[in-house]
Formats: sequence, C-alpha cells, structure tokens
Amino acid sequence: MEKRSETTIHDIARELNISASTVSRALNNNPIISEPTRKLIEKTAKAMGYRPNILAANFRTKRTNTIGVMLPLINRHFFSSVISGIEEVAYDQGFTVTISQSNDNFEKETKIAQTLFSNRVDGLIVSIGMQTTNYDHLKLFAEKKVPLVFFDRVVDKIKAHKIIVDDYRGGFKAASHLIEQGGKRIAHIGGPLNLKIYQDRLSGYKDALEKAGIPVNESMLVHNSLTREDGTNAIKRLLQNPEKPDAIFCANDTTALSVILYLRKKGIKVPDDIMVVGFSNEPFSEVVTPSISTIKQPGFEMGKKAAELLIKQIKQKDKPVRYKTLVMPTELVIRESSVKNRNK
Amino acid sequence: MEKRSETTIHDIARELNISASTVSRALNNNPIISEPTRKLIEKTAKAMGYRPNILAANFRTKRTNTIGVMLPLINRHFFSSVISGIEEVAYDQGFTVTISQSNDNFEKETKIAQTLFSNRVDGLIVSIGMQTTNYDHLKLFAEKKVPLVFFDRVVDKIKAHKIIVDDYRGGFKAASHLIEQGGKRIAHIGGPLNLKIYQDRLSGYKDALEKAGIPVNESMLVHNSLTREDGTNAIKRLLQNPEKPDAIFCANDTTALSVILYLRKKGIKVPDDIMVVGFSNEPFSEVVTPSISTIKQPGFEMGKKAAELLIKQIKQKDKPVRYKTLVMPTELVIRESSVKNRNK
DNA sequence: TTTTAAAGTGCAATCGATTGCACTTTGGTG
DNA sequence: CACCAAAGTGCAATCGATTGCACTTTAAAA
Repeated sequence: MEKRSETTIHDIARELNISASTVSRALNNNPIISEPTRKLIEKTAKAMGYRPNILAANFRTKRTNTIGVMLPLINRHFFSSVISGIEEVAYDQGFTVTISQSNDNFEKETKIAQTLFSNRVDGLIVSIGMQTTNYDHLKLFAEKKVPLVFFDRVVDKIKAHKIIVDDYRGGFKAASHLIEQGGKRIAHIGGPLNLKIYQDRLSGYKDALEKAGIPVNESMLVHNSLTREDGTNAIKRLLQNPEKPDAIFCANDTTALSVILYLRKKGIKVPDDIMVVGFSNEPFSEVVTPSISTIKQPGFEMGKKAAELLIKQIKQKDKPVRYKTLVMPTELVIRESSVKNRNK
Repeated sequence: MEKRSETTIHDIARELNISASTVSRALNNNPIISEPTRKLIEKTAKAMGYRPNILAANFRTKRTNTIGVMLPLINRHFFSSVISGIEEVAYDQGFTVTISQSNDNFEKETKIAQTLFSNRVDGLIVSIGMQTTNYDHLKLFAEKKVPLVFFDRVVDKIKAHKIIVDDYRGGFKAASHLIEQGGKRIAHIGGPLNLKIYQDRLSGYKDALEKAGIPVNESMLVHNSLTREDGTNAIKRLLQNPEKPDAIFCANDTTALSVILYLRKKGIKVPDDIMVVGFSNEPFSEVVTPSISTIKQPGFEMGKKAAELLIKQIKQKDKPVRYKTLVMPTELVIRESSVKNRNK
C-alpha cells in the first residue's frame, strides 16, 4: 500500500537531510535560500507528491487568503454579476471567495456573519438585506479590524469602504427623460425606504419633477418590495387613481416588466399610452417587447472595485485607512418603452 | 486599552481555574461535562467576548466545514441558480461555500482545483469547462478520497456522484414537439461535442427524427460554442442551405434568442415561417416576443441535490460509497415560438 | 468497612507550516 | 594572516483547539 498519510515538509526535509524551515522557505520562494537548494527541494517535493496543507499555514500566519461575501440572493442577475467581478479580482490576487446569501433574512444574516468571523475570513464584502436595521453583527468586523466593504445596500453607521451607484442621479435621469418625452403625470414605483438606495432613487425622481416645475403628487407614489407581484399590484393601484399616470419610473426592472405585461393585458399601449422606465438593466429588459428603458448599473465593475478595495485594505493591514465611498455612474439606456412614435 | 489579543479557551480556563480541555468540551456540548460546569463556562465565554478560532480546530481535526464549488460562469442564470441551491443546503447543514469560476479556461480550472485541494475543502462540486478534456486535476480529489460531485457537465472517467438532466429526452421532446407542430425540415444548433450534454441533446433530436421517419440531414446541423454571436452565425448558415429549415431546435436559449432576433430582422416570422425551441429556460425566454418554447432544467434543485449528496458523503467518510447518477427530469415548456396560428 | 465502577475533570501531545534568532561557512579587506 | 560581513542553513517555539489517556472523587454494592 502506498504511503497513507500526506507528504509534509518534514518528509521532504528528512529525505534531503535538510531542515523543514529550509524546505518551507524554498517552497515559498524566499530569496535567502540558495538557487541550487531551492531547485533541489522543488524537484523533490514534486517527486514526493507534496501538496501544502494550508490549514497549518493559516493557523500560524492567522490569515486565510479568503474573502467572505454576503448578499441577499445569489441568483439575481445583479448580485451574480457582482460576485463574478469579485471572483475575478480575487483569483488574480490569490484569494478564494466564500459566498453566503442571507435571503433578506436578518437572523440568517447574523448567523452567517458570525460564521465568517469564526472562519477568519481576511475581509468581508456585504450587501445588507431588505430587513436589516440593526448592524451589531457587522460592527464586530470593524471592532476587530477585519476589513469590510459594503456595496449596493450599505450601512452608513459603520466606517468602511462603500461601493454604490449614483441612485440619486439615476432617479433624476429617469424622471428627466420621461419629462423630456412629454410625460406630465409621472408615477414612481419605489422600494422599501429603510434602504438608502431607494430613498435616493425617490429623491432624484422628486428633484427632477421639481426642476421641471411639476408638483409631486403623493398619490402617484407606491412603495413595496419590488417583486413581480408587487409590480402588478402597484400598477393596478395607480390605474385606479382619478388622475392616471402617463409615465412610470420603476425602481427596478422586475416591476417595470410586471407593469408592461399588465398594461399589455389591459390593452394599454407602452409607450404610446404610458411610458415606462426601470432600473438596473436586467438581461430580459433588452429582449422583451417593448424593450425597457432603464438605468444601467455596472454589477461586474462594482464587484471588481469592491474586491480591489478590500484586498488593498487586507494587504495594508497596519496602515491607517481612509474610507472611500465610490459612486459608480449610472447610465440611462433608452429603449422602446419610453420613446413614443418610434417607427424604425 | 482593552485586551489586544483574542480571548482563547485558555483565557477562559484560567479565569475559572479549570482546564482548557474542559472549556473546549463544554463549548462543544460534550455530554461528559456536567451541566453546572457547562453553564458556567458558557456564561463566562460570553462575558469575555470569546469567539472561536476555527483555524486551530480545522488544523487539528483536518476538517474545514467548507464545500468548494467550481463552475464556468457565476453570472449565468443556470449556474447562479445551482449555486443558490447548493448554498441553501450547505447553510442548513453548517457548511460554508467557496465558489470559483473557471471562465471555461482549462488552465484557470486546474489552478483552482489545486487551490481548493490545498485549502482542504471537505468536498467539491464541479461543472467542467467547455475546453476541459484532461481530468488529472480532478482525479487528485478522487485519489485522496475527497468527496466529489459533478453536475451538468460531468466527467464519466472519474467515479463520483453526478447530477445531470435528461439531455437526451430533452432533445427528443424538443424535436418531437417540432414534428408534431408540422415541422418537416428540422435543424439543430448544437454545442461542442466533447461535452456529453450536447452529445445527448443531439442524440435525442436524431432519434426523434428517426422515429418519425424523417432522415437526418447533416447540412441541417451546426455546432459551436452557443454564444449569442454563434447563434447569429448559425442561423445565417442555415438560411444559405438550398433546403431551408422550417423548425430549429437550439441547444440553449441564448442561441434561440439570437435566431429569433435575426429572423425578425430579416422579416421571417417565428413561428409562422420557422418554429424555434431552445434549451434551459432562461428568464428572458418567457418575456421575449415571441416567447420561447424551451426545455426547462431545474438549476436550484440540482444544486440542492448536489450539496445533499456531497454532504452525506463527507459525513460518512469511512463508509464505502455507491456512486449515483441522478438524472433530473427535463420538461418541455411550450410557448409562442413553436406554435403556429396561436390567436388567443 | 472496603472495594469497585462511574462521573467528572485534567494533562499534554498533536496537527504542519512559519519564522525569529542562532550558528556555520566562505570570501573579501585591512 | 586575521578579522569581519554576508550568505546560507538550522533550531525550535509558536499558533489554539481537540482529544486519548490519566487521575480524582463519589456513590453504590459486596
């Protein structure tokens, strides 16, 4: 029977009649080890089928080369794009990525945070859940000086880097565009207001109306959790208004889609009768008929930036850090759902 | 200044004048520790802000309670659904999930496998990349008896549990449906044939034609990497055939979408002129016009099954394992793109 | 009353890589 | 020729939790 246990650096040391510290240094390309010695050790390690046991190294160095990521839902396109961006940078920088989804559940989010702390991830990237209003489980990381980066749904009360999009300008652009397209009775289907991203989208929308001299009509505002069902319920409600909207700015594409499907069913034409703009540029928005105008937010880029900031903070652990809030630009993508008389 | 270093079980032991092994056992609910002692230790641990350092435990027990997942692309809907299913089961069973994407790049896939092995993940869930034809980097896990589960794109040469969909029946159903809808010149846009999933889809398609007495016309077959661009190129090629198709079975929805968009541009009507069926039920397939008939594959369920099988194998490490291949059923979802004269 | 078994706790080796400090050898300079 | 500095390698403590085996105490049974 072949050797049962794993080959360790002690085995290699014994084989070559040198010390384990020499072997460790050689395999880590430490320059104080001479080239001939290093080459001999590398050759022997390969021949003996040596595979490092990172657990021992992690234990001794108190580092894991692992980034923790916690976000609400992995299979939402935006979040999976962010993850993809994080993973790409992490891989290039020699980090692995451990991912957990909170399902917008505060208790699960708290448990995950505790687990990631115990697992001693080198840093954590977080987008908090819809329900989260207490942040003690995240303050732990700040207290223990574990680097933390928030993205999308961020926590102002905790000092950390933050990657957000310009939700305010996105809301402003969306509403401005609808105004420019002739909209006069512009509704808004928004998200829960404990989250700043939806506060900001609302603010931008309001300021755009104000700038155009159009008073904000509170009956034109609906706030919910932005599910497909919520979208349908919201448009039903808006259509019951005595004064009906001729344009709607939705805080995400999911509700924009629900709106469009419902209006189609009712024989109300988008954009001719009611114009629609969404937010976040889901993949389906391009291919649905009419295609949906939307505010594009760069998930993949956000993920890359988050990972870059986190890894820089990890590597410069002893340096004082000046926390940044990166505001990724939003871009209005004009498609069919907000442009009338488009006969090309 | 507060205590600089972390509280360890030695600190708790010293505080209570008991041994560290007692503290360790108490915090792990070992029944040989008496109830009053255990309660006292738990109370003191909380008061002292103790947080376990899992690195030491992992090192000693040679376990990490971590599942590795390696797949081509995180931000593809199918894969992110699978990840979501994996994470849900993993979380319930007390495991964390570390995810890496290979980007269908063999060299990256190899490096990731090596890293995950060094990181001593307890088990690995894999979907191999488009280019992968050598499996040595994965055989390592089998050799070292690290539990391995393949899903979707699996490797027959390595003994492991496999989670696949019934690609053959999916292809068969798709082609049968097109025949039932009156298709006589049925084309196939398929994937790279080093991957069994695309071989099986093709086999199912061929057998359905054969069963209907329709000869397979090799000029009606195009194989590529199933990108949007590939889809466009494929339909262009098929339209140059002297004998043009009246139906197309695409091996994924991405190429089905490309086909539909291209035909729309050419003024060729789907499904009236050419019927289309895709595969995998992307979210956009429901909302595009015409909506795309497709073969649905249950990503989230596959993820759950993969994690369940892997964790069972991890927990019963010393038991001999009988490897299973789970074949998840595929379901034909009939939408507008394959039903002519649909005026409801 | 003595002996034995069970309950409860303690000792310290262990896991494997890292790394601060120590030691040896070699070559160059005064 | 002697001294010093640099190059190269070695020693062993360390990280913190786990756990096999040992020891003590207590209670029950003979």
